[in-house]
Amino acid sequence: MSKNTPKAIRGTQDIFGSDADAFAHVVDTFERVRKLYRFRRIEMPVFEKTEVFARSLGETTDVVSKEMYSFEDRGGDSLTLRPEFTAGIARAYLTNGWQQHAPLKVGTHGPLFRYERPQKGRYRQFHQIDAEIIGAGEPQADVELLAMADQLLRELGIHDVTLHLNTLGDADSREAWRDALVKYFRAVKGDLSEDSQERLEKNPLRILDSKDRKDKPFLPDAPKIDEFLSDEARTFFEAVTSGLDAAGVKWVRAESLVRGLDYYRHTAFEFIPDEGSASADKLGSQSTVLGGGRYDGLIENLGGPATPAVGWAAGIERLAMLVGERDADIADVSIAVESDDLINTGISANTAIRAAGFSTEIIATGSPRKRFDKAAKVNAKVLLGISAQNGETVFNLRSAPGVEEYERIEAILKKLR
RNA sequence: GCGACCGUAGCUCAGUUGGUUAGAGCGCCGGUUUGUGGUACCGGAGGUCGGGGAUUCGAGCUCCCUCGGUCGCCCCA
Repeated sequence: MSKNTPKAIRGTQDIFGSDADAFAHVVDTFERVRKLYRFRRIEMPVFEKTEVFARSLGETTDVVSKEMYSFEDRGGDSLTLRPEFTAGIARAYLTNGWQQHAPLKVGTHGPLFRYERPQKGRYRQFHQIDAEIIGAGEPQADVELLAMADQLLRELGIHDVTLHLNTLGDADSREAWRDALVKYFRAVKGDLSEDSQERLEKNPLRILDSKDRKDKPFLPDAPKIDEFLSDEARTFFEAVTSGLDAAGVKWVRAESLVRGLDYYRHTAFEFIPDEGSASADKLGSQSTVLGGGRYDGLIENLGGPATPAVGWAAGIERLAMLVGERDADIADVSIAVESDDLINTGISANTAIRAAGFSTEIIATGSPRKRFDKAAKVNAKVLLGISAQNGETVFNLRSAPGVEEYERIEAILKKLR
């Protein structure tokens, strides 16, 4: 490789082979399950006006303040490559009058962009699948959404991942809890880790899931959200949990699970690999495989009417790491043209076999004597050698015993003559 | 943004305390053999050792800078 050759941008990936197959498998499975739950497919632009994200995620969040790919276009507008799906979907809901379809269940997938330090399961261009229910304020919507996520994971063959569930309460409950946490931690501020001292100002809820040894002694006695829940919020959460039980979705209560983005209310959740499981191993420190919650405040932030909504997103790369090796694509037929005179015969055979719906690979380059060996290395059900013997064209057809494609290919070749 | 480790052929990796022309396996291309569910042998192409600078008679190896990769922190899917 010349040193002039441009390199890929940091944190982007070129996905090939079995990785690409695993990626496609995740997307295909999502699409299938999506239809099972009657979520409608939507396609969204990859960029939006910067304010769409700034207003909905909150100016002070890390995502907005230091991770967005923002730029000015030629008309002078500030645009941003989407760092997440929800804000754009909320914007589309308002600008397209999708209120008329409420409650609206939608799903999409595609690339997202965040300027972060790449590491395992984390990229600057990454991909998510996403599901949202907009305009539904009842806990059944949360249950529906979580049941879908749970089934998706099971259909992907991922069984060592568990739903961690929490409630952040309504806006008032959340504020009261937050104030109590700040008060509690401020009293011991000097003993907290540096990170947590900073979090105390910016994002006190985050202290609860700090990994720092210095913080741990203070966590068990920290105020619990349950003490601040309004009756309404409590009833809501109970309806979610009992609904999950009825749907057969396993869950555990995670009192310290919070969401980083400001717009979340009530239900918050993450699917996390069980400790010591194979999935936990494969993901390293990027443990959350699917996460989301209720964001009743977001659409108002964008200037719309008060509109309740719930949603989740899952990293396709992370899921792909968990689904393991996919079976490689097997060709139906591998064709070796063992003489240059017969290349057109090979092309005709190739066309006829493909027209009948069989996948083929044709080997007609390089040393004629080695073409059969090359064709044999293609993972194919049927192997076809085309060679000349005593001036006659010979089709040498081979397969393992009982391969049903064999006879149909043989019939196609007979018609060819 | 912070920290640790790592960059040698297309891939996986050797390369001694700094010392001739940097190697192997696989893959690729070709020849011969075999004459068919993946043969064997022989040969060939392919490297400014990530890039730049410094030290030295001499650097793949030491030092500095830089770019990239991997993993962790932060944050998050």
